Amino acid sequence: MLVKDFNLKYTLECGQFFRYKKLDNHYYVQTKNKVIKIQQNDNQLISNESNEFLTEFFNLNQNYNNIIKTLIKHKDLVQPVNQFYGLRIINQDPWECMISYISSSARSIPLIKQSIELMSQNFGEKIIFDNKTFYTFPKLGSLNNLELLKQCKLGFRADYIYKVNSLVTEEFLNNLKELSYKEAKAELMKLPGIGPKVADCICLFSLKKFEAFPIDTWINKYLKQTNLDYQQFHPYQGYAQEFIYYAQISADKTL
DNA sequence: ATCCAGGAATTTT
DNA sequence: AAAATTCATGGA
Repeated sequence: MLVKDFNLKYTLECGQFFRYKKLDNHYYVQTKNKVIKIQQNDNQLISNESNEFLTEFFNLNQNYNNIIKTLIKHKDLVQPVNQFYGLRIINQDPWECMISYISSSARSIPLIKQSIELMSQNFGEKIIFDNKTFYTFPKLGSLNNLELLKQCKLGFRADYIYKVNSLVTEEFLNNLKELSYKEAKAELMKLPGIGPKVADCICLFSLKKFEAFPIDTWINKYLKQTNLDYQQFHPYQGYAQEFIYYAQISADKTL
């Protein structure tokens, strides 16, 4: 399908999403029971998935120009936006997003990916796609074995996940989408292992609450240095965060 | 060996 | 209300 204002690499690799692998010249992206094989050549998106699904998953129906216009009103955002133009926020499954970000606390991205992969192997279903083996993300309610969770190298986060798995229902997750950003965040923070930062990630990456602005150690450092008032990017604070965050970790890697 | 990593919960000032 | 401590584990 033809796309504009979209960059697959930036979107997948900016740190918002964990379930993808790059093999040969394309990405294998996993969500729910799907394996999506996908690559981008200029404005062409080539994939085994339907256009409808990709449009929803990558939020391609969002007016990108409006977002960018809002961000570059502040000069600090001009460079990051130019560097990573085409980055979109992925519309993740709320359950997968929740468990992923509970397991993310105080850890680096490779370790987060490893734990998610181990949980999928231990609690998910095996599927063969393209002659390769994949495991689906554990379904809501299935993460009910604490001993097995502890084997997923989650550390103290295993207890949080075990509890959240028994507390959360489909109705709870569906209801979050109906709530305002503030209400949804407050509901999420009632759950063990979910504080302000993780709640914001779930709001932004799976509930389309684009006002959410997750503040981790990187962003916190940046805010202190620049005195940036991120509320000026309303209602796209979340996009501002992603551009700043990606620019920060990229700059760090090149040092 | 020592420290800390995209935090949160608990305890202590 | 803010600041320090603890929580497992892997990696630098």
